[in-house]
Amino acid sequence: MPELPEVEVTRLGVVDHISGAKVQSVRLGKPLRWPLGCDPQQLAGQRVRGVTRRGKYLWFDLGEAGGLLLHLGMSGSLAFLSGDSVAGGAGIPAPGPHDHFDLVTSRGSLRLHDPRRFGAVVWGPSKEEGMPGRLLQSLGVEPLSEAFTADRLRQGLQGRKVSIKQALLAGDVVVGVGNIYASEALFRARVHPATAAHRVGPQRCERLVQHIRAVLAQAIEAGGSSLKDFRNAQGNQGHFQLMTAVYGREGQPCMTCQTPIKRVVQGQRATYFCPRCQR
DNA sequence: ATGGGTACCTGTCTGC
DNA sequence: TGCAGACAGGTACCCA
Repeated sequence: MPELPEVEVTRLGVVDHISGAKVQSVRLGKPLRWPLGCDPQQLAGQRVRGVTRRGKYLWFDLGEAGGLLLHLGMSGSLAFLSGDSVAGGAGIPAPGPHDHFDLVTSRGSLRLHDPRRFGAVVWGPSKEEGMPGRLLQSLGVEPLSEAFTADRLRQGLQGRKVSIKQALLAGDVVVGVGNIYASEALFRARVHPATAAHRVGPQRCERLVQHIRAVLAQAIEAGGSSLKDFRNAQGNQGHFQLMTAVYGREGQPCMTCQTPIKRVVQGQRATYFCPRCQR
């Protein structure tokens, strides 16, 4: 489900609620992608210091007690449930069949809902060590940071024979660009998705940087987007649905030139593009 | 090092 | 209506 914008919207939705809250207990549902990696008891009594994002991961800082690295996978969403967020102040609702993790705190419960269970919550002594360290170490540059430049992108694409679409998705050059925004950014930058990554030159790198930034920032500003059922941390649907130019629009006329949008499969993932605008 | 394929799991939609 | 099959926003890992 979530690409960088949805993860950032999720972070923004929970950070003020959870920061400073004291952990009371941890509830685990069905197994997620990896085990928690610590005794849940050891987290009790710790205070959440803050929540930061790296790519599509969220790091919940527990100070001396390390922290929790969370990934939403394909179908995950987070909610912060306080007693009075429920009608009548009746308390926190019982977890449903797809609620697989609760961080119960003094202020309410941080709950992960994840039907497909590709998501994960893993503990580490810091985000540089243990399992979190392993997961974060090979990530590429943050697309919304100053460090994401055309030169940097070009350098990352050097020697890569895979398609530019697959290289963007791989996450070791630039993070956070998922299947939808990859198609959208390539369309906006007028780059054909099957172009070999190493053949994308300086000008197209420049346009890609600009449009990857723009499409991600726009989606965050809009409160996240979703094609299906993305919920932010308040349980609201993103008030804005991303108006995709190409994603999911096979056969529909390109908004620029009216040519029918094509769908192809690259690395087992669907890619949508305009065969005329993107070369 | 790179790249291709597989695996994880469940819900929803499509076509017969 | 029922059912099989395809497909879905992600990414680690195995093997060539």
